[in-house]
Parts: sequence; C-alpha cells; structure tokens
Amino acid sequence: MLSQKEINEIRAFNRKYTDQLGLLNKQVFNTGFSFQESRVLLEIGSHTELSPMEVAKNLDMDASYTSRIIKKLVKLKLVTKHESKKDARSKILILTKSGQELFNKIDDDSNKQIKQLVTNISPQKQEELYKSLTTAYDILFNNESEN
Amino acid sequence: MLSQKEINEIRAFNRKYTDQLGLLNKQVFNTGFSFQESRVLLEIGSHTELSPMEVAKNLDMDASYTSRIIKKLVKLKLVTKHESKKDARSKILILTKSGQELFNKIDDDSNKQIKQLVTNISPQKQEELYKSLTTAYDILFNNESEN
DNA sequence: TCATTTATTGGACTTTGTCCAGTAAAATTT
DNA sequence: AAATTTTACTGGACAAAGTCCAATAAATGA
Repeated sequence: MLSQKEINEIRAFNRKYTDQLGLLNKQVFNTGFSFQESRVLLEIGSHTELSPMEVAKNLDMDASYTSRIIKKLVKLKLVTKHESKKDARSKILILTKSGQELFNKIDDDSNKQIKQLVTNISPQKQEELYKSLTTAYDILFNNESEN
Repeated sequence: MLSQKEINEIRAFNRKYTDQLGLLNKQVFNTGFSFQESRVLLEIGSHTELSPMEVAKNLDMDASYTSRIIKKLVKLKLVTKHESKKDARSKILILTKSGQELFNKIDDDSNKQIKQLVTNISPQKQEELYKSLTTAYDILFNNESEN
C-alpha cells in the first residue's frame, strides 16, 4: 500500500513528466498538422486494415471528430479510403506515398523527442532511466496476473 | 546512448502512460470544472502570493486565457484578487473558503486517481513501481550536474 | 421479415486556446 | 526628471478542438 508521501511523489512525477512531454510534443508536431491529426496518421500508419471506428476507439476519440480528421487527411491525399470486403459500412484506411513520408517524418521526430529528453544525461543514467520506465511499464501494463 | 529499441520502448511507455492518466483525469475532474480551471485552482491553492502571470508561466498557458479562467473562478467566488504591495500592476490570488473546499476535493480525487492506477497491483509491485517512477524523476528532473 | 445495432458522416454547437491591441504601472535609458 | 521601453493584465475577435444529435446505410439478431 502506497503511503501518502509516495502518492504525492508519483503525482509530482506525473505532473512534471507530462508537462515535459507536452513541451516536446509542441516541437515535434510542427508539421502544419495538429496533434490529433498526427495521432490519427500515426495510428493509421501503424496498422493494416484499420477502419475509422477502430481509429476512434484506439485513440479514445469521438467518432464524428475522427471522421472529420480522416476526411481532412483524405483531402490532403495523405490517406485513402478503401472498401472493406467484410463490411460494406466500414472503410479501410491506407496511407498514400506522401502519407507514408509524413508518417516517417513524425516517427523520426518522435525519436528525436526522446533523444532530446535524455540529452544532458550520462549514458549510465540514460540506461537507468530506460530500465525504470520499462519496469514501470511492465508493472502497469503487462499484468498477466496482477501480482 | 539509447538504442532504437530502447527508444521505442520509452515511446510505448509514454503513449500508454499518458493515455492511462488521461482516462483517469476524465474521472477526476468531473466537478463541473474544466481540466484547465482545475489546474489553475490547484496552482493557486498550492502557493501563496501567486499572481496571474505566475500562474500562466507555471502552467505554460497563454496570459489572456489564464486571465479569463481566473476571471471565471473569481466570478464563482472560488478565488479573490488582492492588490500587491510591491507591484500595482499585479494581483495576488487567494482561494476563498469554497475554493479551498474544491481544492481539497480535487486533491483528494487526484490521490484516488493514483490509488486506482495501482489497484490490482500487489503491494510489493506497487513499491517497485514507486521506486521506478521516483528514480526516473530524479534522473530527469533532479539534474544538479547531469551526470 | 422486422427490429435493433453498428459504422460512418454532417450540422450545429460549446469549449478551448491563440493573437492582437489597449491600459496602466514598473523599469530603464537618456 | 522626462522619455522610452518593458511588464502585468485584460478584452475582443477569431481559430481550433471537441461534443452532441440526427441521418443513412449496412449488418445482425429474433
């Protein structure tokens, strides 16, 4: 059971860490595309056979809003919609060539973001940071049996 | 130097962790106040002698936007503005009684949020999680000499 | 078949956030 | 000290982000 002091420290981590990532995100997503547009593009690019509804579900976004963003991406010829064989209501979203290029750019920028986060930190400490975060990840999200 | 694989894992942590906190925040800040209003209130309540500009700076918010939020909080009698002795341009922001009460409620909810995050995790693992996050905090933010 | 659910979209709207300009009070320069 | 520049705050106008509801069409279930 976490003590109040420990909870406060975790809250402090959450505040500073999300602030920090927020600041870095501002630099990363200055491609002329909004944060959400970038997220949708990344989501589409990271999957095959993805439908609008799945994008909305995965990103916890409103269906209508998602639809609008996808519409814009299609208009900009970054994404194309294809018919689904399985479900005529549904669409399959695919990145175009230039969509792929933007995807790669954003992906690159995201890598740079992490590098920037740890610049000024010694390699040893970077390694320690990596271990801490992946340990946290395992505990929080690889909860096969929660023990 | 972090490998590409390590960078990817850190990015995965960032994604899942911020998503998770985002979900929990939705539950926490359902006091009828927006996320930003709550942040401003928390910021004011956590300091004495705080000015609007300092709030904006601390929360990395637009001055005008901050001003508007404070105005609303004042209107709702959660915050009062007082004259600064040192600088007649500046104001000092103080929580009212009910502002304090709301502060306490949000603070409570934030604690619950952390508890909810770690519910289903054994005490031993919770302790390990705590250590991981505070280690990360130290490396990232307590960088007296960055080594 | 008929009723219900699901996927997607558009329209109208609210909330959030940005930009610019104005006022008044420092702070700085000359 | 007077003039200039900067700083703190605020309002108005606007843009971006997000929500809500309704409509359409296809799939699913009774």
